[in-house]
Amino acid sequence: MPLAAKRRAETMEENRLKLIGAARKAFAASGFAAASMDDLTAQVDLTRGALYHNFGDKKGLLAAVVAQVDGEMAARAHQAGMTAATLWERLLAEGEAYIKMALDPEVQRIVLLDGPAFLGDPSKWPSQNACLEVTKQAVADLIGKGIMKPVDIEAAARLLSGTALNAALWVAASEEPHTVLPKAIEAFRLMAEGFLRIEPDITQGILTYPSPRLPVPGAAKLPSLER
Amino acid sequence: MPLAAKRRAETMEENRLKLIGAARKAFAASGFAAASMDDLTAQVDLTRGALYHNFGDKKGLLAAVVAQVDGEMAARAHQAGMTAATLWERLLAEGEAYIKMALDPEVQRIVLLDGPAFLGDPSKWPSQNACLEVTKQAVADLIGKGIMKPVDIEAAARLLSGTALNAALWVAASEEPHTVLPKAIEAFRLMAEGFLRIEPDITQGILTYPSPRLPVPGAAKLPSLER
DNA sequence: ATAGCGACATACGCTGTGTATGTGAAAGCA
DNA sequence: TGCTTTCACATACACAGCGTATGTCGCTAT
Repeated sequence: MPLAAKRRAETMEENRLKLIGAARKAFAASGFAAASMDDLTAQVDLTRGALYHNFGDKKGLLAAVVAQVDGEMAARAHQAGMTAATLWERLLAEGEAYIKMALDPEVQRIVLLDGPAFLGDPSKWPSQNACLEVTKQAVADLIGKGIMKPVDIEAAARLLSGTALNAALWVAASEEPHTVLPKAIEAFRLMAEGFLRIEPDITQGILTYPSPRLPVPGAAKLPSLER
Repeated sequence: MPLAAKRRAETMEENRLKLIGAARKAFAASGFAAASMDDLTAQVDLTRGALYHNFGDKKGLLAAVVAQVDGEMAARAHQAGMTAATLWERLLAEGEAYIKMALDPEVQRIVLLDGPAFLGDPSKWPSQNACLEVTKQAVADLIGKGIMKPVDIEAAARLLSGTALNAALWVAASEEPHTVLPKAIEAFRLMAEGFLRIEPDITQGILTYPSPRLPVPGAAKLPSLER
């Protein structure tokens, strides 16, 4: 009985995931507007019937996809932050992680372009924008410790993550992303330092370990994003 | 002959402008994807025939609209910058102008959301993104004078204008935009100050006139945006 | 064992885009 | 001025895609 009961809900969840997976690929490839639901569902041997039953409508599917990708991004950013030696470097590492993640076409099209355009402002997404929560946490810690100027947490977090993601859009659209990426990261770092209470070069001696950038122990694998 | 000859091209330009005007309203109201070309054209007593003849396809019309709005934004930002007492305050004034402009639903939906989603990265727009050019100019001046750290001009300009527009998206989506706006402007100012070579409070004495914010001579009228 | 429910498929209508063709008025030429 | 040509735009058509209403089969519960 429990086995049968599980089998039922199990295959349903399976189908949900199959649809979301197919949608990720289709949305990233063609954009949300151009993606055909018929093609989408056929690719995983289902029909639009399954889709409308599970997600309500096309935008519902987009919301589900966005939530998944956003969650993965937040996890990755958090992970990147964990490896930093200081709180401040944690914020920078998270920002840098955002920038690099947004080079992924899936993240770009789905979360940065189509998401806001079709679902509205990220802060009102059903996924609660886990991404932003991570940054908010880091900012709150930094303000609490007096490292950052006492600005509005929401404002700082929004602008920081927004700036990082915006930087990535620029990098990805540029001709040689590889040469532009470091410039974007550097500019982001400088802008972030605007929130510091004291000059960053002084900061170096006080807030960070004087040792050179320590090689970070094997960046543990996280949910896909590069599968 | 010249009168007749003018009459011909004249009405065509007239129709182009009527279509662009109707599109601005429709795109701002429903979003690019949901806007119907039939409705659009009917509102100015034309048909889709005129539209496809003038703009090629739906995206062509969007591009034309974006170019127009972007141009108006650039003019406004430039105007806002002219009133500043110092080069540095000029940059801040332009950024603040971007933030305030982006509160306009037309700017938001068309230039910030649908534009990037359907036309790709702003830097590759046919309009050349006049908006960004203004910021680049200000940044270049500031670096030239040694006020800003010698960062990549393109990077700084992209992140600054991107941050400003992103801040506006947040403000507009918030519950009480009026209380959030100053927070956004303040956070933007701080981040911009990250590009300064010296501390901003020191800057106050050196780079700006000590006099209080001088009242600016009647902000000359610029192309619509608020009609 | 059977009635009920639920997950998904099938079938239909409608809206909207893009294109191919038609038309009337301005423009060129004598 | 009278004719032809051109061109801006309208009309007509083909087709794809979304959403919904209805059908069906298998699981679940009593």
